[in-house]
Amino acid sequence: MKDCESAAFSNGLKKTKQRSAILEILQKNSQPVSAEQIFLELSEKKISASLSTVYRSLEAMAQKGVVTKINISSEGKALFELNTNMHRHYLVCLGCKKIIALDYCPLEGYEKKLEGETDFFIVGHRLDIFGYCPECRKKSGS
Amino acid sequence: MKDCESAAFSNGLKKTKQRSAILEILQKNSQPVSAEQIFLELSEKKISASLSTVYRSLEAMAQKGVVTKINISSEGKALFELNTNMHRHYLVCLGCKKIIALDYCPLEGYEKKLEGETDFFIVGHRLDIFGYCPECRKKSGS
DNA sequence: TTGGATGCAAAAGTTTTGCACGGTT
DNA sequence: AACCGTGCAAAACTTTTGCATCCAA
Repeated sequence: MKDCESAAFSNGLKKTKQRSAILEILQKNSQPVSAEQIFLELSEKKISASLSTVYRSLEAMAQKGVVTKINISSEGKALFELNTNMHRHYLVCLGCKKIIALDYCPLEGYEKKLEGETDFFIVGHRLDIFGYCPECRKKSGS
Repeated sequence: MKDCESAAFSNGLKKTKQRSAILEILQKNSQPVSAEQIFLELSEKKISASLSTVYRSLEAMAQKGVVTKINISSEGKALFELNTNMHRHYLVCLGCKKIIALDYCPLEGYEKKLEGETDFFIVGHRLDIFGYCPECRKKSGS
C-alpha cells in the first residue's frame, strides 16, 4: 500500500517527513493510537516532531478525511486511526485495554429499518463492544 | 420513581444534599450529561457544590454502579448517566442535537455469536446512531 | 464521635494556540 | 517568494488530589 501515502497528500496537505512518519505509524498499527503514542514512536525512530506537530498533523489529516479521531478510550484521550471509509467497530478488552477492530458490521440492514420507524435520515452509527479477551479471562479466572 | 434515591444510598454511600441533587439532575435528564453541566445546573438551583465534589460524587456513584461514565463526547469530556441496568441506545440528531433513547437493542443475539467467534467474555456494548430528525430534514431540505 | 464528604486551591494530564523560524511547492 | 508546517512555550481545559473543615450516621 505505498500509494496510501500519495493519496494522503493529494488534497493540499504538504508532505513533510513528520507527516509521512505519522502516516506510516498509523498504517502499521492495527489499532487506534493516541497522539502521545505516535509522539513516542516518532522519538524511537529518531524523527523529530513535537507533540503539537503531532496534534496539528492529525487534526489536518482528519479534516481532509485521511484519518479519523475517535473517543472511546476510557482514559479520556482521543485515539486516531487511518480512515478506511469502512465501518469499523471495536472490541475493547476491559482488562488489558487492547482494542480489536471487527471486520464487519452487525447492523447492516438495521439502519434502513430504523429510518422507516423514526423518519430520521440516518447517517451512521458508532458501536463498541466491551469485554475481556482470552488472555485476561485466564488471568482473572472468569 | 422516588425510591431510585433510596436505592442509590443503600450501598454505603452517604446521603448528602449535593449527592441527592446530582442524582435528581441525572434522573431528570434523558440524556447523558457532563460533570460541568451538572455543576452548572446545581448553581442554578442554588445548591452549593464545587466541581470537585461533582466529580468525586460521580466517581463514587460509578463505583457503586449507580451511574455510568461514558466517553463518546466528541469534545473530549466524559458524560454520565444513571445506570439503568438496561441497554440504552441513542438516536442522536446531528442538526438539533436532540437525543432519543431507543427502546430496544438491535444486537440481542449478536454478543453470543461474537463470544463464540472471538473467545472474549463480552460484558456489554455501546451503540449510538446518528442522523437528522424529521424537523431538521425539512429545514435543510435533505 | 468518627469516618466519610466537601471546598478551595493547586497539580496533573490532554489538547490548543501564539509567534518566530524553517521547509515545500 | 509565498505559504504552510514546525518547535517551543504558554495557555486552555478537563479531571484529580492534598488538606483543612464540615456533616451525616
